[in-house]
Amino acid sequence: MKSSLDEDDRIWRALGDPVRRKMLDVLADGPQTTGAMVGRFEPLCRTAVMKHLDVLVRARLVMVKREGRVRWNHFNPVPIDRICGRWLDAHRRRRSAALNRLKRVVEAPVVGETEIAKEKVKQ
Amino acid sequence: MKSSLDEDDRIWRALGDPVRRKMLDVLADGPQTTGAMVGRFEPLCRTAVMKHLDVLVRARLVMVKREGRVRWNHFNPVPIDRICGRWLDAHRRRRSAALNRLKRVVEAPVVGETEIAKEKVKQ
DNA sequence: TCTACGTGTCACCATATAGTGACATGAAAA
DNA sequence: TTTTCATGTCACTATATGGTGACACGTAGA
Repeated sequence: MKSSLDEDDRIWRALGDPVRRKMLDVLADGPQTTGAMVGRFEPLCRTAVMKHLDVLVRARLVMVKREGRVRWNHFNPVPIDRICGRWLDAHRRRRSAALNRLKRVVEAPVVGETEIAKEKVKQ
Repeated sequence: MKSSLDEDDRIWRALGDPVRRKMLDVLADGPQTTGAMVGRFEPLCRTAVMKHLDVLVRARLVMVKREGRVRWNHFNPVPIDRICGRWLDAHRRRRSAALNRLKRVVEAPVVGETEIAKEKVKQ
């Protein structure tokens, strides 16, 4: 089912940005109006905050309820649970084998990351 | 500790790309040489595959072991477990409250996503 | 030795994304 | 009604990212 994969993709990509993860942390403590979110995420401008919220809405990580001219943003924990659960389940069986292989490898010095990788890790 | 946050950030961002998630799936079944990975991810060019691998190495999701002129890429499941576990733990307490609030909201029609969101969800 | 091959790196392009200011809309309050 | 305010949308810029081809390097094998 392609739409489901796209849905997962939207969720992962939404979680890829630290600002959006912080937004979910805030919303997890309780729903917030868009204006309140703007206030919490200075110095970002309102449009930037709304774009991030839109990405979260597209991923169904945030549900919107309008009340007059105010918009309430609600955190929806279901997609995260699904994603994390699916990933952990998928790797649970392979995890021990992978760890054993890794242990054997790590005993020998693990080097050979590309220069790009070394450099960026330093920063 | 800032470095830890940066580390988490690298992990989330690495997982944000579907190609890289697929790569982890492949590597979870067993280590692969870079060349073998290139073969598995056609029609991507070698450089693209190596860039993705570099991102995964930076996030410590892939460990590298060199053997002569061959490079073996090993999947490291630890960071994913840590990340997913932390999120699930952090949200576990708030989850039930958030779900209850959501249920109340969802009873009323949930509308009001921006046009951008509606449009992109359609696609 | 010389050759072939796997890998590392560089320069470059196209697109996606984060961010901003300005303007439009619609509901609440004066 | 008029004004105010929260929100929605648009046009635009700058940077990050994914992707490619070409070249360099070092090791294994002929």
